[in-house]
Amino acid sequence: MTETRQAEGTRARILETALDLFHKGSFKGTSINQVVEQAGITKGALFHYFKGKNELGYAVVEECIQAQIFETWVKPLATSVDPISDLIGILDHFEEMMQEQPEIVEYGCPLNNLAQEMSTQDEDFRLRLVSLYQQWETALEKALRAGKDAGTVKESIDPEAVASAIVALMEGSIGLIKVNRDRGHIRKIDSGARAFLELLRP
Amino acid sequence: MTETRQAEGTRARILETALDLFHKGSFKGTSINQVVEQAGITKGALFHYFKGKNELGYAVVEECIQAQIFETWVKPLATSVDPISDLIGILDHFEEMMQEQPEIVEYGCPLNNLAQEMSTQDEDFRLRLVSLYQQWETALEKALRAGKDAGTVKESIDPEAVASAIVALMEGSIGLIKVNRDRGHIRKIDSGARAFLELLRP
DNA sequence: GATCACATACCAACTGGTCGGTTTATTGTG
DNA sequence: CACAATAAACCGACCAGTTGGTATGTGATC
Repeated sequence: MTETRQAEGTRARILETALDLFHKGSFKGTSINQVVEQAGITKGALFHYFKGKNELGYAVVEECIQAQIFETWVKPLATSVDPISDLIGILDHFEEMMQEQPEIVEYGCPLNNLAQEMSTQDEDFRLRLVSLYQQWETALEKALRAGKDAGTVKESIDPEAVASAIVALMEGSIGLIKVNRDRGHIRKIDSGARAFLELLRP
Repeated sequence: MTETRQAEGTRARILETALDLFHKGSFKGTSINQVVEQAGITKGALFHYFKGKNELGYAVVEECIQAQIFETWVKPLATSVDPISDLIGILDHFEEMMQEQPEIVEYGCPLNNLAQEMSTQDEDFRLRLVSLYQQWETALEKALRAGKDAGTVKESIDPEAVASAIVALMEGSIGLIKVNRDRGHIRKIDSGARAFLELLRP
C-alpha cells in the first residue's frame, strides 16, 4: 500500500537482484554494495532482512533457484511416460529462449554455477545445493521408471544411475555452451546431448 | 646451485601454488597474498614474474592445466581404436586416484572450475579455456572416428557431436561428484557415466 | 510507546598493485 | 684474470580503494 514501506516487496527485490548478480557474476565476485545499488535500496534494508551475505545466498538457493529448477526440470517430467521426448522438448524450449532472453543461457545454469563455486567452500551452501540436485534426479528417475513401464525407454538401463548421468550431461552441456559462445559450437553441443538421449530409446 | 636465487624455480613454485589455490578455492576467491604466503615468497617476486593476478591466471591455464588435460584426456586416446574401453579405463584410473589423492577429485576439474567461474567475466580467460576444451574434443573426435573404422563404435553416431557430449558428460559428472560428496552417490554417478558410454558400442 | 522498516555514517580488515631499493648473476673490457 | 657495468631476481613497506559488517538514528505503523 504505502510506497515507502512495503515489507515483502523490498525483500523480494533484494532476492531477485542477488539472483541476477550471482548468476551473471558469482557469489564471491559480487559485493553486497553491488546488490544494494542495483536493487535501489540501502545496506540497512539488506541487513534487516538477511543476517549476512551467506544467508542471502542461502535464501537465493532455497527460494529462487529451487523454483527455477522445479519449473524447468521437475514439473515438465512430473507425469511423463516418455521422458526422452519430454527432455528433448525441454532442449527445444532452451533454443527458443536463447533468442528471446540470451542472458539466461549465456551465463549458464544458476544452480551449477553456485554449486561449483560454493560447495567446496561452505558446507551450508553445499547441503542446500545437493537438495536441489536431489529433487531434479528424483524427478528424472521416476520419469525413467515410468518410461520403462510404458515401453518408451530401453529396458536394460538403471533409472537411478542414468538419472544422474542425464543431470551431468545437462549441466555439462550448459557449462560448455557458456564457454564456447560460438553459435556453431553451441549447435554441436546441443546435437551431442540429443544424440545421447536418443540412445536411451528401446 | 645457489640456494637464494633460482630463477625458474621460483616461477614454477608460484605457478604450482597458484594452481593449487585456484583449484581448491577459486580465482577470485584467492588473494595474491595467499599465493605469496603459501609459496613462501614475496609480492615483489610474484609481480616480477607476472604482470598481475590475471596474467598469473592465464599462465596457470596455459602451462599447468593444459598439461593436466593433455596427460589425462588427450594422450591416453591418441592412438586408440577402442575409445569406449579406453575412456572407461580412465574412469577406473580416477577411482584409484580417489583413494590415494582424494583432493584432486574432491575439488573438481581445474579446467571446468576456472571455465565456469571466469569465462563470462574475462574474455582473455575464456579464449585460453576454449582452446583447452578444443584439444580435448578433437582428441575424442579423432578416437571416435578411429573406433568407427575399427568397428568398436556404433556406426550411426556423429563423432563431432558425440565428442562434445562426452566432454559435457565428464565435466558434469565430476561437478556432481564435487557437490555430492557421499560415497554412495559418487558410485551412482560413476555407473551412470559408464552406462552412457556403453551405449556407444555397436 | 513499542516495534517495524528502513537509512546513514562508519569501521577494521583486506584487496590488487606500486615503488624504491638491495642483492646476486652475467657480461664486456683491459 | 680482475673488475667494473649492467641487468635480472627479489624484498617489503606502502597505497588507494573495496570488502562484509555494525551502530545508531528516524519516521511510520500498530
